[in-house]
Amino acid sequence: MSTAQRLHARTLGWYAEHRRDLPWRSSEVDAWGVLVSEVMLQQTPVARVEPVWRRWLDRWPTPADLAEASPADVVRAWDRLGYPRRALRLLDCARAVVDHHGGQVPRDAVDLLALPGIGAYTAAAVAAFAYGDRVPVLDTNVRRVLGRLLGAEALPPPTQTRAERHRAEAVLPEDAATSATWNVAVMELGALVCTARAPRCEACPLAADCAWRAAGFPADAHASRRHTQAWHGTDRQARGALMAVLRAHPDAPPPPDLLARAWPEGGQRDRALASLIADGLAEAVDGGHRLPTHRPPAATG
DNA sequence: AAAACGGGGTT
DNA sequence: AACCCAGTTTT
Repeated sequence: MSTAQRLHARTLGWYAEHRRDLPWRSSEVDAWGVLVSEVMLQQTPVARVEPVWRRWLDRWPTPADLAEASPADVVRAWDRLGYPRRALRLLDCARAVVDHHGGQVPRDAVDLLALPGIGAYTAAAVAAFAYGDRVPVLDTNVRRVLGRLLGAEALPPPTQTRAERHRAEAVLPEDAATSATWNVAVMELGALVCTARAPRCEACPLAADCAWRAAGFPADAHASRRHTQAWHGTDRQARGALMAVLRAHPDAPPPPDLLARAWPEGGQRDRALASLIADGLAEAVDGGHRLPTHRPPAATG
């Protein structure tokens, strides 16, 4: 048995025993359900996505259903998942699937990448998880696992490299069905065992093969180039505070003082509201601001 | 290549 | 108080 085959067997065996029963992994879930889950999971942890995903698909089971929704309803249903522009991109995505693909989520990589809010990761995830295609899926978990296992690195570099993509392709099982399970298994291993902070190597099926472990767990070589984003007092915090007020008043504008109470500094509040309007997340009306009741068609480019 | 973009649980 | 999370888009 080759090294690659041993890695595959051990990882798939571990996954069969330890995998979480996440709702979007059910065979009942179609490609649209998978796509919605992947967009929600962009930078948002599984635990917070799960209840929102269930409500979302219960309300809008198909792209055609979502395509008819108002942006105010969509942003409100997005709740506090964060990065609410994703909610509007998902609405645009539903419209594009209806308008350009007959209401069916496309399978081709070029078509998927052309959809709003779908980048390299999500396109690969939909192709692999929804359609069972043989494509490398390179999310933050997989990058970390492969970086440790094959590159002896504590953490992957800040931006994805060609070497990482080559490495992911090199270890991908030949068989399509096996490759699809491999992708989700490595991702799950990164989420549950090979974690960023405190990896549980004693529980890892690949510990004996791990280059990082063999090298004595060298420190993160890219630490100096990682900068933690400030949060308190930023425009992002201001936008979030204002959006929370707008979500609580989906139809009518909130009483004027509520926005001021949510973000007292007037200059920054005005700038934040202007940026929300520019993003299509808010609209100015007679009595102040509210969630947008209408969204213009996205530019198709 | 770097910055902008939320929010909350965990350490 | 940092760190981290199934990233994408814009500059």
